Amino acid sequence: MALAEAILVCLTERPMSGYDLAKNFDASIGFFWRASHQQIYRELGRLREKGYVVSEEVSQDGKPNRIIHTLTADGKKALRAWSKKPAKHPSLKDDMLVKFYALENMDLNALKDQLTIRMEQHQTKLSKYYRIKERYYDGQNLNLTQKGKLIALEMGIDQEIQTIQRLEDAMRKIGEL
Amino acid sequence: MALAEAILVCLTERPMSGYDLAKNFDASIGFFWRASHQQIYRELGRLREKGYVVSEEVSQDGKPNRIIHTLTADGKKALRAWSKKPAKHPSLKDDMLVKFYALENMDLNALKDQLTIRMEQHQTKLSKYYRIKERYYDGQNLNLTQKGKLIALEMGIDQEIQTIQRLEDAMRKIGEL
DNA sequence: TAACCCTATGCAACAAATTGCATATAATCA
DNA sequence: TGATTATATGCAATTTGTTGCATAGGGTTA
Repeated sequence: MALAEAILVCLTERPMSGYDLAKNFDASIGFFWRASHQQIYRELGRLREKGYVVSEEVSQDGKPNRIIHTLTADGKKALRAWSKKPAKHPSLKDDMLVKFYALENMDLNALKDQLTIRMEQHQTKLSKYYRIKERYYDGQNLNLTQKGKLIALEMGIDQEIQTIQRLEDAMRKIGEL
Repeated sequence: MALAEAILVCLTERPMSGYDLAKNFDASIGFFWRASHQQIYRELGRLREKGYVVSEEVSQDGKPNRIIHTLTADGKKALRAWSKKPAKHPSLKDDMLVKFYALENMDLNALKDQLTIRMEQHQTKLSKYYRIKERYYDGQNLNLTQKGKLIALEMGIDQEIQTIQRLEDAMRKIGEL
């Protein structure tokens, strides 16, 4: 399970609350790994039990208390150990491809609408990636951390571009049926 | 949950046992939706309860009895209804991208090895796709069912080619660090 | 002023997926 | 002859993911 590791990765940047992590999982690392706040809070409990993070309550006035989680030496070690274990390949489950596969039993017009919606979603994501790249990673003097994130981001960008192309292709093909 | 639908899709071709379905999920439809035999048997139970399939035990000599599942009219209706519902986009969880994102805390050599392994896996898959395409879908007179499967297959082919390219890119980039 | 969103945490129930185990027969390979 | 592979089905336990709800103060909008 890489949710644990994704959280640890976030905490290498700086100590964070569960809420901060949840927001991170809506952006940055969330481009590569999705998780809801409920999952994150549950996982943080486990990480604390294992001693990979330590948690400290901080009171704020007006707002509810925050619980700030900090990565421990053990947590960092666990992260490095994880980096040596083979990455399992992504699960590959796609409704849409199943629908193409079963084209004969599908409603073609509905499918075209779904294709359009999906293209728009990928386009939106792509624009977001471009904005982030320009804003944060367009300089010359990037350190290793930034270079890694840039590689991930550029893989994301290429993936979106290619996905949109494939969807356009598919749209054309079912138009020609 | 589209496992139910993926099973129904398989059963549009012909009545099958759970074992047959499990094998299908190791090939053909399994390219777009993965499932273990345990999942399939459990799901078949639910589909039977809903009346989407009927199941009939067939004795064989020597081998254990097979339970053959046949799609019902209700099942076919459910499939068509599903085709109109928006496809949710794939979950997008990738260990490898998380590892790039966290490059600073990773073991670079281990990561390169993992990249290589993954490239080989995608290459294997691509070859398999090409063989299937040549063998089953290379003729001129394809019916709608076949055309749908060909579209799915070609999307799979493009996806693999592009994934391999991206991995090569990433490999080059971490080599230049 | 009421309705809604943001911050902040978390429980509980359920659904889905994974892992490990169990059973039973037949054919094939070393 | 013993080991492995293939056929065929399934339970149980655990982990992971989703959905709904609860609490609670503060700001913003209609």
